[in-house]
Amino acid sequence: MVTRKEVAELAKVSEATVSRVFNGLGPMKPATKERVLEAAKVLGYHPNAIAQSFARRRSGNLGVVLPYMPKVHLFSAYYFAEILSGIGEQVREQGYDMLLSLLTPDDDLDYGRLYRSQKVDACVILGARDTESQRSSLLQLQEQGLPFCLVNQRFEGLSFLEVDADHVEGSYQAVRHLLDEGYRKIAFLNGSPHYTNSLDRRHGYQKAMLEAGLTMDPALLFEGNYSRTSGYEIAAKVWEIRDQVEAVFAANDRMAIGLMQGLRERGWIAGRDYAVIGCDDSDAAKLSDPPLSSIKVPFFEMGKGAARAVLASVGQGSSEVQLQVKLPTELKIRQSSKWIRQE
Amino acid sequence: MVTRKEVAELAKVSEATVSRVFNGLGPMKPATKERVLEAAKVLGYHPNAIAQSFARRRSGNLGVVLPYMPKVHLFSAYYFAEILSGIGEQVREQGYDMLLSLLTPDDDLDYGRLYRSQKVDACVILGARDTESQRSSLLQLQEQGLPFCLVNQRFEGLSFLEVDADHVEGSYQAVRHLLDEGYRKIAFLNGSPHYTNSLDRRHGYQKAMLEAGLTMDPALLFEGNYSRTSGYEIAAKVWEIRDQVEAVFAANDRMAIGLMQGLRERGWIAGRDYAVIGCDDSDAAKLSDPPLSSIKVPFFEMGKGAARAVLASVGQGSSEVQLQVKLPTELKIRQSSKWIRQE
DNA sequence: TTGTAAGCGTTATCAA
DNA sequence: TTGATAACGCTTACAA
Repeated sequence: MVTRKEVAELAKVSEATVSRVFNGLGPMKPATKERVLEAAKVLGYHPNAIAQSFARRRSGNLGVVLPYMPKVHLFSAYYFAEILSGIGEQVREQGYDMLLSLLTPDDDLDYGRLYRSQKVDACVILGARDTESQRSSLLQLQEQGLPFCLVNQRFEGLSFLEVDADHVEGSYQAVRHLLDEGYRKIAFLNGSPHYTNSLDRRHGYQKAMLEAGLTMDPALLFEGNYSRTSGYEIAAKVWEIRDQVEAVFAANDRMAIGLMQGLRERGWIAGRDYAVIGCDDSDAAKLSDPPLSSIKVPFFEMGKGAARAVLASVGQGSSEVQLQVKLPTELKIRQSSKWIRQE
Repeated sequence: MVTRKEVAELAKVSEATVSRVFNGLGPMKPATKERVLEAAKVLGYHPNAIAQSFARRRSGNLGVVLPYMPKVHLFSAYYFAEILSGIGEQVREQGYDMLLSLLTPDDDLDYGRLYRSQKVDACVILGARDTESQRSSLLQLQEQGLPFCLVNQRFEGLSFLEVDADHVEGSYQAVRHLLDEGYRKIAFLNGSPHYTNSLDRRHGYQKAMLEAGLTMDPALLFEGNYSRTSGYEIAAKVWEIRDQVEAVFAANDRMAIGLMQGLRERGWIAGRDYAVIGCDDSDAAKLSDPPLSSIKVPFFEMGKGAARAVLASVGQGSSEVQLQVKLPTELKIRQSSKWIRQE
C-alpha cells in the first residue's frame, strides 16, 4: 500500500503537508498542492481510512441496527429496503459509511457492543419494541452519551431521538374515508401493542369512530402479529360475525391481504362485499387483487431523517436537533375500499 | 474510554499481557489471566476495534455492494432481505461486520473505493450486470488481488468467485411442469440479457421446449425489465396473440404478477384460462391471486455462501475455495399453474 | 506557508 | 510465562 510518507518524499514536502492537501486544510501555495496531488496520482495513493479513523478517534461509520429476521413480521421487506435506502442516501452525503448489525433477540442487552468497540459513531435503531429490557438498554446507551435514533418506535416517558410517521393521523384519515364512503361497522385488525405503531393506529381508529358518533365495539377489535398468516387466520373470526362487519381497517398490508385471502375463500370479496384498508402502502398493496387501499408511510424519508438527526448530534455534543419528529402519511385509495357495499 | 494501559496498571501486568489475555494467545498463568479479566471488568474495558484494525491491518469488515435502489427492478426487496440475512449470519459467525455500500450507476468504476480506503477486507457484490465497464472494474479488482464474490451473476470467460443458483435447471423444471400438465403453447417473458440470470432461464426454457419436440417460436418470446409494470404492459401484447398462448413462464414473480393483472383486466384469469409460473418465490407469489407457482431460489444460502467463500479467501491468499458455486432451486406449485386449460 | 513531532491503542516481535 | 518496544498511517498542535 502506498502511504503518505512516499507521497511526501516524491513531492518533496513533509508528511503533514500531504495531509493538509488531502484534508483541504490551512493556507497553501497552489504549486505545493499541485505537486502533492501529482505525486499522489503517480503513486496511486489513497488515504487509509482505518488510520484516519484511528487518529481522528471517529470511525466514520453509522451503525444500523436491525432485528435479526429470518422471519420478519412487523417489517415487510419493502419497509426495510426503503429505510435502508434513506439512511444510505444521507450517510453518503456526509461521507459516512453504514455498518449493518443484525441483532438476535438474545442480543437485546448488547446494543452497546458496536459503540464500545468504537466501530460506529452513532446508530439508527430499527425494529425496537417497548419492552423492559430494551428500555433499560437504551437508557444505558443514553447515559453513556452514545448517540442513537429510533425509527418508527417511540418510548413514552423517555426522551430519545425518534423519527416516526404520524400513524394516528394516517389511521384517522383511513377510517374517516371508510366512514365517508358510508361504512359504519368498521372492524380493526391491529398488531402487537408492544409497538407504538399499533397504539397510534388504534388511537386514530378510535378518534374517527368516536367522532362519527360510533362506539368502539370490542367484538370488532382483532389482534394479529403483522404477518399475512395471522390476517388469514383472523378471517375465520371475522367471518363468524360477518353480519356486524362492513369494513376492516388493518394495521399493515400483509395482514390485510391475508384477511382478504381468507375471506375470499368464503366467498367474500374485498371491494364488493366489504371494504379494506391496510397500512404501509407496500408493493404488495399494488400486487393484491383487488389492489389494496393503504396508508403510505414515508419510510425513505424517515430513514434519511434519522440518519441526519443522529449524525448531527455526533458533530456537536447535543445541538439544535429536534428530538421527536413525525412525518406525514398519505392515504392511497384503491379498489379494496372504493365502492360502497352493495346491499 | 478505558484503555489497555489502565487495565495493565490495575492488574499489575504489562500491556502486552492484557492483549494476550484478550486474544487468547500464548501460554499464561491462570492467576494472571484472572487478574487481568477482573481488572478489565472493574474498569469496564473493551478493546478499541479501530485500534485493533489499525494494528492488524485488517478492518474486520465485509463490504456488501448494492446497486443504489430507489427503483429496484431485477431484485425484489425480498431478494435483498434474504441475501443480506444470509451474509449477516455468516459474517457474525466469523466475527466480522458488514459495511453496506450503495452504488449509484456513476460509481460503476468505483468498486475499488472501499478497498483502497481499506475499510473492508473483502466484498460481496450484489446486482452486478454484465457490461463492459463492470467487467473492467471487476478485472481491475482482481488484478489488485482484492477479494470479492459475486452473487447471482456470472461473467463468462472470466474466473471470478461466484455464487449462483441453478437457474437453467430451475427454468427447465418449470417448463417441464407446464408441459406435463398438457400445455404446449408456452410463452416466455424474460428480463434483460445483461443478467446471466435471464440467459440461464432462457436456456432452461429452450431445453425443455426442444426436448418436448417443440420449437422456440419467436412470437412467444417477450422481454420486460423485471418490473411489475413491464409485465402489465406486455399483457397487451400477449393478449393480441392469445390464441397462440396457453401458458406463460416469466423470469420473475413481479412480471408474472403484472402480466396476470393485465390479462385479468381482459377477462383472462390465471389458473383458469391459462397457466403462469414465475421465478423467485417471493412473498408476492403467495400474496397474489391466484397464488403464483414459482421457482424458489435459495437467496439466504447464496448470501451466506458468498460471504463464507470470500472471507475464506481473505484468510489464506487464495485457497481451496470453489470458484463457481450453483445452488439448487425448487419448483413451488400453486394455483396459477395447477389446472389444465379448460377448453 | 510549511515542517516537526507527539500522540492515538493496539499487535507482534524479540528478549528475558 | 511475561515485559519492552517498535511499528501501524494518520491528525493536529506548535514551531518556524
